[in-house]
Amino acid sequence: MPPSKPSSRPLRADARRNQAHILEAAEAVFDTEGPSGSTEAIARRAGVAVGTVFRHFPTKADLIQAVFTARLQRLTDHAVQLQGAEDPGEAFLDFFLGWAELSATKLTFAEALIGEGVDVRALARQDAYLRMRQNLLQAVEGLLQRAQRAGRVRGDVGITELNALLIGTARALEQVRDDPDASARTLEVVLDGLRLRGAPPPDR
Amino acid sequence: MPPSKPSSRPLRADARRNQAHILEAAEAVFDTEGPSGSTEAIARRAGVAVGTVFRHFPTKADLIQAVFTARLQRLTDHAVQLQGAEDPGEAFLDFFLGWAELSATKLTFAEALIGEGVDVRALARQDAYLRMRQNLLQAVEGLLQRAQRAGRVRGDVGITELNALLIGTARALEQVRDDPDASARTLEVVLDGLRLRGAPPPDR
Amino acid sequence: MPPSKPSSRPLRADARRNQAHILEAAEAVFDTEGPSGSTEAIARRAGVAVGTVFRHFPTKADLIQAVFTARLQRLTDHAVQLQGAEDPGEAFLDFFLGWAELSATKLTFAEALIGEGVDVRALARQDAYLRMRQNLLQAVEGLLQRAQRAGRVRGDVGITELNALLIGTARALEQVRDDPDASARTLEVVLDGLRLRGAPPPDR
Amino acid sequence: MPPSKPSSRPLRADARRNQAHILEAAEAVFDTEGPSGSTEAIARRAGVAVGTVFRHFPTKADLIQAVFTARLQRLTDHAVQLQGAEDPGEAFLDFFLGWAELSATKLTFAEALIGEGVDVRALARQDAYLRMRQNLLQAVEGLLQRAQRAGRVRGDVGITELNALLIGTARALEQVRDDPDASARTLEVVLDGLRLRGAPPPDR
DNA sequence: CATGAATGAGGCTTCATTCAT
DNA sequence: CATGAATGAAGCCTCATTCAT
Repeated sequence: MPPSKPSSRPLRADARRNQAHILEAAEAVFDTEGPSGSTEAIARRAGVAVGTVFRHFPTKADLIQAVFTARLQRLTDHAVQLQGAEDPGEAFLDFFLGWAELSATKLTFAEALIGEGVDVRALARQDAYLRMRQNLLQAVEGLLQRAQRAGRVRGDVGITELNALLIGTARALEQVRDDPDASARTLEVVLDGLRLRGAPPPDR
Repeated sequence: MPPSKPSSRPLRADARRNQAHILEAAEAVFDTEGPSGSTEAIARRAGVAVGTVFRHFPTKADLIQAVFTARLQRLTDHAVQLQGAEDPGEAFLDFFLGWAELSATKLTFAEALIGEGVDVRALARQDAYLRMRQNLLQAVEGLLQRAQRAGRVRGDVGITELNALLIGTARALEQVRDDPDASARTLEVVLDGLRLRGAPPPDR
Repeated sequence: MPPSKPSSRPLRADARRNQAHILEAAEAVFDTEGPSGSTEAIARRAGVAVGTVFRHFPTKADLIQAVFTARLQRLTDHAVQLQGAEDPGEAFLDFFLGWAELSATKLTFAEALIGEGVDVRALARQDAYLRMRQNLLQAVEGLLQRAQRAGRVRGDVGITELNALLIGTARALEQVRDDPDASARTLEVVLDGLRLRGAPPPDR
Repeated sequence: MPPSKPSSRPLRADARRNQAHILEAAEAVFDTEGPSGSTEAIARRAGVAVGTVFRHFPTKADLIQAVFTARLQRLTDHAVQLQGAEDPGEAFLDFFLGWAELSATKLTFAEALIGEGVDVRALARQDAYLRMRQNLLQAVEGLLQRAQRAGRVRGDVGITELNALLIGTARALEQVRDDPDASARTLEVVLDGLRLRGAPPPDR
């Protein structure tokens, strides 16, 4: 996901490999230390020099954005893939759990950027992010509406509320990370509020 | 709340005033800029010199802790004061909303510390925090159990789950901060899951 | 010459001493290595830590500006002090030589800033510089006009041309720095062009 | 003009073309941004990759040197071509103006090197430059002596002083770049000092 | 030969913390 | 006790130079 020059020739094999390593390293470091994790640490973890990190992501904000964009992409893929599932309620539940699982321990894009003192440059580059977010929301909305039509989810929640609830639930589950029973009960409350009773405890 | 010298002589009047100013300033700055707000900024806002900040809070972690301890204290006070309310369901709801309101936009203790790279020293000093947290949990548990006995809250959630839900809800409400309707609907889902139906939208 | 807070309380004794050291060190380093001389080198030479340099001059551009402002101040002082001299021609010559001597090897303000990639902030702070420059020009104009009225300097050069000539001469003398005779002859040409014959060779 | 491999096989056509492009690009970039203009920028402007720049000029200092050598060569050519002019005074004046014009806005070799932190290696490689400089000086000396014999230039300036004056004049004219009248008057003073009265203002 | 990715030293700047005044 | 100057590690970023492709 190189931020600039969107349509230059494809990266050399090694460059692509490095880019992936950097992204993984950044994800790991940001998850551990928050967005204040240092570029140096990321480079070290990715097995490259700092300069390489900056060649791929000219700014720390770019790197943060890339990490979150990648995460959004994964969620979008999941949503799309569940699009054709048989049981709409099951599909919706599945996605809800997946998001909660994924987001646990992780930070939100906005939060990360706030922590970085976003500047104009960063904002200018964000339409990639906005588009991605749009994609995700559309895919999720599909799942939501099918589940609502099937009577499995209450009708008065829209994509906005769902989004908020997903993020909040992820945060709630963080708090009980090492108590699977509490985790299940906590999740149960939310699902119940959505009329999605009988959720199985997340298996981990 | 300087962690060292647990029972030194009481502070001089001006010193006590300074300490209060610093705490307020720190709360304001951390809320605005996150835990990476600079000590200098806090000192400036408190109308003192950096040295003074460090005399009262030997470490930035100490200051962060003090801010959160103060916040916990306020919550505890609220819980205790609701202890004797007539309607247990109402009391519980009241507290729930108060917490959500308070936490919105604010950062969690853990989060703040993570952002600061907590070290062992910091952890060792946290028993003041742990004690306070204990107090809060007890007070809240009181509210919860009364509400449960009154049949207003489902019986399978304990203080652990409640804590998680409160934090998560605060985070969820952050996401819809400027849409009062969505905010109400989001809150409704959670309260509904807790069997606390019919909550009025938070008035702001 | 602290750039910000123009009228705060006077600096502590040690701070003032350090500021002077830093300024001297900066002057020396910039003279040797041009404006790309590193802050670290300046700090080392001044016997302080980098942080101290930045406390006094928040930006490298500020430091460069301070160095040049100090230089302009010295020139202005010289011009003012020659204001009351008996022989206007002698006074003018004296000043001319002083400037040439001083400027030799040195860089111009503009040049230095160009080399630094001046930004808006820097420009905003430059009125101090502009005022100083104005002072200098006025003082020099006084010297020039007296010398012209005394018939010692040709009438068709104004302050603008003089300024250009002074800077150019300084640069010319740089080229023959280690050949006093050539230096004298070079200077002679310019003075002669100004009708200021018979200049003694600069004594160094 | 790569300093190493003095007599290697002649360059391939494309290589020679690249070399020329790089040289032009370097000249343009250095003129715009000073010697701190980046190699990358030069490569971009030349339409090649950085690697190519370094193949032709193993060091940035080499590139700077090449740029200035090229400039000297042009001056030398000019001097040689004026060698046979009818009016020695006119020829000399012509050359003087040409140099001043050329040098205006541009940086001197020494200056550029200073800005780069020249090291011993660089100095060791400079004989190409020294030879060229020698050529130029000889050509100019020819012009000078003819003009002196024709009584158009004072006899006590030699090539050394002339060199200094030329550089200084270029610098002086820079200061009045956008005021043609002041420019003419400034130049007049110098030419007058050389006994080269009545010079026409440079036509630009 | 050209390309452009990788390297890593070095530059500027911030900021928690210490300590002389 | 308060002040605010000094310290210096650490962060982000640039760029000359090297080297695999």
